[in-house]
Amino acid sequence: MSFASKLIDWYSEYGRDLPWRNTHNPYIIWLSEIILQQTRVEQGMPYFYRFLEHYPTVTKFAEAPEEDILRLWQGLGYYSRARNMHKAAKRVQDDFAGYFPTSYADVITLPGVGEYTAAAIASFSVNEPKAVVDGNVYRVLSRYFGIAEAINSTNGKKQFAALAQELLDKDRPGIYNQAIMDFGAIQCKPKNPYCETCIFRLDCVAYALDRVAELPIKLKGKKSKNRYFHYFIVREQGKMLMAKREEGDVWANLYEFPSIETAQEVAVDQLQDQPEFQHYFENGLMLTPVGSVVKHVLSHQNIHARFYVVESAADIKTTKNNWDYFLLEKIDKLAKHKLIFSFLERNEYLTNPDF
DNA sequence: AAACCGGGGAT
DNA sequence: ATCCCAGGTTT
Repeated sequence: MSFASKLIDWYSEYGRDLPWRNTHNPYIIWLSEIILQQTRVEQGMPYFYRFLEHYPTVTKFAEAPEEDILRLWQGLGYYSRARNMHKAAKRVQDDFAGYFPTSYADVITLPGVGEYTAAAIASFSVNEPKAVVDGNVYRVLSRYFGIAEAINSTNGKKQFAALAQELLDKDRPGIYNQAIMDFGAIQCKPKNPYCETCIFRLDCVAYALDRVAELPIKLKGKKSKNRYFHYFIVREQGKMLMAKREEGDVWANLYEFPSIETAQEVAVDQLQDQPEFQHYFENGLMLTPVGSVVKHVLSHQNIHARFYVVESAADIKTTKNNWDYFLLEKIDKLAKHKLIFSFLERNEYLTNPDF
């Protein structure tokens, strides 16, 4: 029996019953695939239901304000996915008359859709024979064939893509693609895979050579950098000062408290000596630290955040910045990043008008 | 080719 | 502390 047939048989017995698998609707499949990029199924699941409920069609998605979409996305990370989804939905509305495309060639032209997602949508919706190559596929193939080529090198990616396409079951591409990903997620896991009960136990090169734990091989990336953020909580007449982040850095377009960044850790009593601080604030503000340093770890940077309550709001140069006062109820509606809304959740008194 | 872009869970 | 998750875009 072929590699593909064994995999599909395994899938029919052990595969997961996931909500986006009970449809051929390319819009619903697209929704699930974008959400699941670099995201665990369990983490993405509630967001999938949330988006489908708010936007049952791509037309509804296209008509929504970006603010609403970002707010629904709040906490999921990689926020460019949400911004790209909105652009993609508008393109479907304009260039495809509101009918979500299903061909690989059409779908890959949409922002936020790369080779993996285009193959997933085309194969799941209309069985176009395009092999998906995601983290699961790299792992299964590198182990089964004993391929030591790095999965994040240009050469390695090309090799694995060609091999995946060759192995694809051309008569059942949709089910095959789901099968190999589920197999990687459930059986051929990154750590402690279930080799003893594996259907490929006798064929797997890595298992025969006792090299399962070493594969796949991945080149190490750059180390994370440390950044030091100082957030200022400014309340004035039932409103709070908020700032929208610019593009070109983390958390683009998301709201947070006004802040400055310093190159190093700075003591509270020296903060007002920083040039950045003096650029935005008058000297002599009364700063009351709230809590201690919050470490927020991202994939490529460690953020050390401090929060200060500013007692006298009058002297702040808000007109020179993109800072605005928002009613406390309105702040709840703003799309914020995790560091900010988890702070607000921990300090509900800050948003309580009765405070 | 390498850097950038989040947040969370498993080990 | 490290890895990795149904990756994609920009430089």
